[in-house]
Amino acid sequence: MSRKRLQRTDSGGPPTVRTVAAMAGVSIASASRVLNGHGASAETERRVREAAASVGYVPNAVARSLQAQRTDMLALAVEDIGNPVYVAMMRAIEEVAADAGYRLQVHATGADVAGEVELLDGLARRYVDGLVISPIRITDAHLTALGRAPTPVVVVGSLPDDMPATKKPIDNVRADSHTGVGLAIRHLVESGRRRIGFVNGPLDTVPGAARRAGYLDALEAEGLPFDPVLVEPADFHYAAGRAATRRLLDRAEPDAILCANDLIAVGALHAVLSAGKRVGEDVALVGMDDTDLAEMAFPQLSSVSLGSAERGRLAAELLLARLAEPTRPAQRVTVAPTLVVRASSGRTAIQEIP
Amino acid sequence: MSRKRLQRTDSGGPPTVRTVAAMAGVSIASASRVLNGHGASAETERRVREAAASVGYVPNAVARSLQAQRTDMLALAVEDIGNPVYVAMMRAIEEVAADAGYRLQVHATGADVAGEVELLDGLARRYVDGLVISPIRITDAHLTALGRAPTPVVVVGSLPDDMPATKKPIDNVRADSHTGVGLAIRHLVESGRRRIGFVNGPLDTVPGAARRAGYLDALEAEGLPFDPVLVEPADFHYAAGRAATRRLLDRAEPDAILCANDLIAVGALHAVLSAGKRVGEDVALVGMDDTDLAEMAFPQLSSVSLGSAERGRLAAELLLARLAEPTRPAQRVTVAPTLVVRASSGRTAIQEIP
DNA sequence: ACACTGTGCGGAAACGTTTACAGTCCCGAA
DNA sequence: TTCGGGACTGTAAACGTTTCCGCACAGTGT
Repeated sequence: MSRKRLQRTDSGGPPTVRTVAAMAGVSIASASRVLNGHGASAETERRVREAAASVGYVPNAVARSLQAQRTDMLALAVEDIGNPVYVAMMRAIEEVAADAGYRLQVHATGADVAGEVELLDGLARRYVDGLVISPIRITDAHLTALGRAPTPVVVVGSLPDDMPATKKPIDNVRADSHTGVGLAIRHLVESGRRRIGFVNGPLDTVPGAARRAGYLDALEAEGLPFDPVLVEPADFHYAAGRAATRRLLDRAEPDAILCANDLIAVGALHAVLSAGKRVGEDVALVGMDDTDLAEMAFPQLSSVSLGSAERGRLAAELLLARLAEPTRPAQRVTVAPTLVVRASSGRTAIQEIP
Repeated sequence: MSRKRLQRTDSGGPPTVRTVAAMAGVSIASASRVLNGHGASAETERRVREAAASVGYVPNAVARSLQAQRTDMLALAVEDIGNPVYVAMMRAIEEVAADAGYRLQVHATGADVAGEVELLDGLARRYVDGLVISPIRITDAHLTALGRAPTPVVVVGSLPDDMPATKKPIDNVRADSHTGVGLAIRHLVESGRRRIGFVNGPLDTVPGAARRAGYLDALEAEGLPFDPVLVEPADFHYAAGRAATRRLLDRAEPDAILCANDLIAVGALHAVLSAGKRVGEDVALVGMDDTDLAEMAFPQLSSVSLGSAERGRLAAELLLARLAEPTRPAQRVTVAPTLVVRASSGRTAIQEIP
């Protein structure tokens, strides 16, 4: 005989639905139906369940995914999964995802544009059902890659208003750094500060640019002159923040410093203390992001909360909603900033535990 | 005709290898071979590549996984993916995994035993190729679940020495809290401290128990008496650490406090300062884990590094090695602790940036 | 007695790959 | 001329599910 039609026997390896079916003396279809809770006669049900239990059957998720065309997995891509802001975001996303029965995959992009684009294009491999990405810079390459992504993507961070007339709706969660900076500046001004320094991150990043614009506008709103000598560039990390602040202190005589994130602010705090000045008195300090660091610093750090956890939660929920209803119109939600005043710009040396 | 043998046409959806093959006028086998770099004639190669490019073909990873019986994905399960210790670990693991072409999936277990066991059993679903898990408590349920896990698992944290004669080798990466505590105590004693308090985490956790044992043994080694009044239980978080330290200060007169992790230590730092005492002079403070927090605290915090990042890196490497060679003998590696002395137990108020 | 409906079941297709196997073709050697 | 072998190619099986469809059978109403 030319056709050697060999009966699939699945000896060896882990039990499959076919093992269970054979043992129960029913067809694969029936076994599958029972296992998925679709109808079957009481007798069939009993035999299949018994067989499944006796061999310790566990369905293969990959095979199921192939058939169902979904993986029940989401991905998160951020520059650095160790940055407290992203940690807060990730934690919120993981929680929402897990509650909805999704697993979360994380990617550290290192702010590499090519890598981020590659990741977006990789979605076509269909290994995840959707992605939350928070690029620190958003380039045209991102936009076109977003446009061709075959899978829902939620962008955390500000997408340009003039998204290229896109077939695909991209949900967007944004912080409002601009307003947040305004809150901080007003607070400082109301506390009697006039020479308000600003240690920012790189201007070519989304948050860096937004925060600078916020600083300029807030000064104007408060009727303060803009003095370039009070502005010091850095990047978003501790060491850079500390070095930049030292330069700033040497050069100008700020009575307050706004820092573009908490890592910078902690660096600034150390620089100010090293210079022999009193934080909160000689120099008021305000950070941004209100990460755990702000509470743990000493003196505790005033900080503008941009709602990282909240943004993560929203991003995850938007993603799930879109998976449930792919054609809904693109959402854009903005999380309102709040100012948390602590000792670094206030009176009490340390706050009591509530 | 009864057999309506309908030719698979794959219209609609994303292009598959079959689309490419049809367009190139070759069989799907040839198309697949070209795309995977196995041999083909120059002409076939050209046509397939052209077809693939023209339809923008991207292979489906799920289907590939089903066939290859591997997903190129690893998982990490820790109690809280926001805890700085685990963040450092996760970052290291993600890096090693990514470099090896694996993706990383994260799970927050909330220290729930049932959840952790469920996760271990879930490995039978074959959705990941391997798992790194760091249970904060290790129960018998864990051990049996580990034994039946069909997929390699690396445990970060101390497995019992008498692992049940198991068919399956479990690799194990451990910190050496015991020695680490010893380093801290010796350092404090050498600095002239005698009444060394201890704020620990829960005793029924692996690290809590190890650190307590280390404390007792270190006192003995240094010839100091054990005074229960100097020991205060807490859990591994900031608020608990702060509250516990306040109680300790009210009750005893410690001239130094060892804290079971950095979160507790920062709480202790705030409690000491609130009590109007000088950290590093009236009371020396040492934390554990040497997370970023230690450097960012003020005064900067001495801390015993237990090598979280290093443990993560090792765990990932062990996992990859086992995937490459499933039958190798079980490895057990221990990371040596180091003490990082900073201002909270030393002289300089703040360390210069190197 | 007959048509009709509904329930349960099994065969087989489908998801998209990779690869074992067997066949075709061509070329050079005997 | 024939044969062996190498290089390519295509058919089909396999990975493990879910589900469509047709069939058998029992029960109900006329």
